[in-house]
Amino acid sequence: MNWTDERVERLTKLWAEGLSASQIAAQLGGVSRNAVIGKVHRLNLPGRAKAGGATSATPRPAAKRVASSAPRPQSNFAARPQTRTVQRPVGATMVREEMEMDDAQEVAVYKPAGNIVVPINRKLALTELTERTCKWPMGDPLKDDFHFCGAESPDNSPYCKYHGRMAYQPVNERRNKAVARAS
DNA sequence: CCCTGATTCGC
DNA sequence: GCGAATCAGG
Repeated sequence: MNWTDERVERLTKLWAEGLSASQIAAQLGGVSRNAVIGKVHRLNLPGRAKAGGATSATPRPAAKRVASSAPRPQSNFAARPQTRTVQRPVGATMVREEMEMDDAQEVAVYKPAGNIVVPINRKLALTELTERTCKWPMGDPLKDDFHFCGAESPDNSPYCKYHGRMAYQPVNERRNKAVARAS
């Protein structure tokens, strides 16, 4: 994944908006939060102000280098095999989806959901979303890379790690549970 | 433990 | 230039 002008632009914008490095990494996709932070520094973007106390320049620890036969995994997106796929005509449903997303954003809570572990952005397309997948839109709607977060609640909690109380559509929770019991 | 940003340095 | 590994801190 290379830093195209377009990606750098998005990075700069999101950083300015105050998103954390990991959030930005999730939005951009294909990069780690370390990559984002590294890029931020290389771009000489202003760092995060520290509240109150003069905290300041971390000394310099001198990181150890591991000899490295470098088993470095990457590919942060779990494979996209979507099990449940909801049948929704894309065209007409678009309006509905957007309304739901707006609703979700109104009550969005920008904080991690306690102990709840939610899989990271799976880059789902609209037709791959289910009642319990995060419908937070990502990317440029006019471009091919547009997708949705797609994080799925593993335990019926209505939170996405990065997008707060998202469009899990609690209305359908009962039905989902019923389906789960039946299978 | 979770997370955050900062830094170093092999690649 | 890139970013994993690491550190320091909340």
